[in-house]
Amino acid sequence: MGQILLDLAVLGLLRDTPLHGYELKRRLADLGFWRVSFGSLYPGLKRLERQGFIESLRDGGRKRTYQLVPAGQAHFEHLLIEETNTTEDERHFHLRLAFFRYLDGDTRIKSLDRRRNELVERLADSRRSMRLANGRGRERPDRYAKALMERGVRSTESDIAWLDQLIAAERSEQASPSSAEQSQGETQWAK
Amino acid sequence: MGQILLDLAVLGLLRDTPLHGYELKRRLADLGFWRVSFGSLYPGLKRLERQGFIESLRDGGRKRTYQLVPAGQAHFEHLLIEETNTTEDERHFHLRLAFFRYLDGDTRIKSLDRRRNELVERLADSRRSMRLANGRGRERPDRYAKALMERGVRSTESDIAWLDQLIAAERSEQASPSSAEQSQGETQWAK
DNA sequence: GCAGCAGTATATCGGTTCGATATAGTCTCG
DNA sequence: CGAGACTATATCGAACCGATATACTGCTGC
Repeated sequence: MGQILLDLAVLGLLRDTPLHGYELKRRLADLGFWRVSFGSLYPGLKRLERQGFIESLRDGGRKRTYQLVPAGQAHFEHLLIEETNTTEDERHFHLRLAFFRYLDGDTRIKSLDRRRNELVERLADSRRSMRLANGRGRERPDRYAKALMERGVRSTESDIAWLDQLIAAERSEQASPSSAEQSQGETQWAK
Repeated sequence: MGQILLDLAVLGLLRDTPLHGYELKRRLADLGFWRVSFGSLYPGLKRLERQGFIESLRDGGRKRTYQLVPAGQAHFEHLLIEETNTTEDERHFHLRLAFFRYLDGDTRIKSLDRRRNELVERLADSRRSMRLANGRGRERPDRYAKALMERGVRSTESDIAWLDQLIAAERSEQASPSSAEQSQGETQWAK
């Protein structure tokens, strides 16, 4: 699981502009999905350089600037559309969303659709195992176990509804590509 | 971060009954929060034994049965009520909930309250950084970045509301401890 | 002008985690 | 009885993480 997240995030951030490791860490934190430690970041950057996806160069002092090379951009795009199961780790999917601007509309919709299918399947699983747990006689789940299961179901339902909105918005923009990018979500589902 | 989750889950499961490693892995998976691999589980069990929290004994073949010892039970209870920040990793909090039956009402409410405060704080942070991102002129966030932020806010809000229900239910049971354990959540917020 | 402190920046270490894989015993059913 | 699925434990290499070491820069106040 691990390094896919790191690779995707680092390559995605470097796609726009070269950065120092330190600044990279700050922006990684700003993305908000997970907190990378230096113990992961610097070895990870070394690995990415070894793999030929990025280049680093010292500028004067001990600072190092990292920048994407073409092979890295290709790898980034691969990671962005790759068909891995993202149900297990929603951070993976959310990170993709954060870089969705680099994908065309069709690919976006395909990706959103696939995620939706995964969630629908998960929802069915959850409901099934809830019925099972409540059904069998001896030792039914306690109040908190039940609350936890119900929360899971509700949050999956709400994620599916969210995806439906994203898909609809994407479709409607594809139909009339003139309407502005930035005013899309504001009225549609403001608090 | 890491081994707290494993320790809490393993000790919690062993609290009820001794188990084999394999069965432990299955029940860990049933909890649904994360999937432990053998490469984590067996070394982890070794560590817990080294630390004096569990004991293992071979039964005939190559099977090993792991059981809790008193020091382990004490450690489990410590992990269950310890005041760590659970905002960063919600699996930690949910795992606690799964073992809430081992805590008394007051401790439960304290724990739920603390979690609620953390979420309220996070909510304020999210809203603040959203305003910031929308406010500053150059390069406003794209549609998906915005959707992501809004989803975060809504899901935190809904988690807070959920906690409010759990707290209310706990309080009402403390007031009238006669009413049954198992019929609590069913009518209150069934689909 | 320089002492002190906060922030920038890179690096490494030990312990831990994970996915893959090896190995072998058991159960089932045709 | 033998093939295939499942139970069960173990280990390897690569990666990850938290803590910590190191050192430079910039600024603030006296």
